[in-house]
Amino acid sequence: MNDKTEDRNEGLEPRQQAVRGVRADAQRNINALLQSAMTVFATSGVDAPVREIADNAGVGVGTVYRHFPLRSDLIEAVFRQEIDACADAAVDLANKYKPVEALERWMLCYLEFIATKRGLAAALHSNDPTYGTLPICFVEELSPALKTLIETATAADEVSVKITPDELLWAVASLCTAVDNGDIEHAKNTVSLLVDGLRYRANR
Amino acid sequence: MNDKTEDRNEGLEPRQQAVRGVRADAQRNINALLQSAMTVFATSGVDAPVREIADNAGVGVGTVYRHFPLRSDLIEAVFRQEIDACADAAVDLANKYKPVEALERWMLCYLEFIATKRGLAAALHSNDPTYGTLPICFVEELSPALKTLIETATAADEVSVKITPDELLWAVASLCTAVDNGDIEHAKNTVSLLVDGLRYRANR
DNA sequence: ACCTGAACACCGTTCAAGT
DNA sequence: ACCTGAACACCGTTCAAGT
Repeated sequence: MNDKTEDRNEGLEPRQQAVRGVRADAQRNINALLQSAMTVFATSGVDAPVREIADNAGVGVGTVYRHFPLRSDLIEAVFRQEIDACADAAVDLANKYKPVEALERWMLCYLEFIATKRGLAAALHSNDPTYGTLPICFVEELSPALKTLIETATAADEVSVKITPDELLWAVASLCTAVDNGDIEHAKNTVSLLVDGLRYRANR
Repeated sequence: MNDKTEDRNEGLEPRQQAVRGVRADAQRNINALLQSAMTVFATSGVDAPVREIADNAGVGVGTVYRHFPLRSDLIEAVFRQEIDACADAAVDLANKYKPVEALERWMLCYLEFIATKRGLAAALHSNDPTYGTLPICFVEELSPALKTLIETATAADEVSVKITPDELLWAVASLCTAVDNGDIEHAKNTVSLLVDGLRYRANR
């Protein structure tokens, strides 16, 4: 049916990725690494030692660096689906709720996503070059989704203060840095307060 | 004039601290370390290598740990004066401006303080036990000052949403974690937006 | 092509030896 | 009492040797 045999990779586990032209053993290692990273990130945070991830996957450390030169590459791959889901949620919310409410709900959704991954918020703000591409990846994918929400709310006169999607993404991610220790409810309240700030200026 | 000879320690440099009953050479090392840490923190951030601080002060690493067992002890000592100044600013602002404005200005002042110390915001949210006492120190000193500002604004009906000083301190410090990379103006705008959120709810 | 893991660099922290 | 710095543990990253 399909003349390209390389991409016959149906039946993979959810979070596994198929790459063209890689040897079968390499593909197995990639999958094992993604599986391992997912578990290790959940237990030890996204800043877990590379050796822990390698051991857990049953491969040498060099293999980790071969397939994922930057730690951000691994993080990105592990959470790609969730990032996508987050972007998709924007259109769903826009259909179900009135503009500001959709905006607020989306920001809380984004907060939930980041806040439940230990170390992710910190990684997003790290200067370490090994995390370098991570903010770009997140922002590039989510910024357009959020932009639409903001523009809709602005058009409906429910928000009038000029604010960029990037600023809001950044604010939410920042507020998540503290969640590891404290309560996620605090962060949610603060985000709601922020949205109220947007509403308030619209009214004066 | 004074029968206690130990506390005749006038003429010290600004940021130096005098401790009772320490040997003269130890006191010299403490002062050198504070001076060194101040410089190194400014250039390399508060997470700079201990060896760098020790070398810069001309002492061995062991001496750092002797006088400042936790890194937070060193950070606390270096910034004590600025923390005090921040607390004092609360009463000055309360005298000069109307309640909400004083509150907003104080938060921006606190933001400025944290945001201009590289790594400090991250340290405040770190789980590392070596930073353990740091948040407590900051919150214990600043929480009462902020509490007064909030209560005054609430009494004047300029703010009605229930919010604790700790939540606001936490929010500001969180927003600073991203400042190392980006613009401090973003953070300031967000804080203003937050205060607007407090105002808005007061009006409905 | 790909894998392994020893090796190196770097950093935090301790503690035996010295004054 | 206090200081020094070698020593140890731990972690990131590379690369020679092997398949």
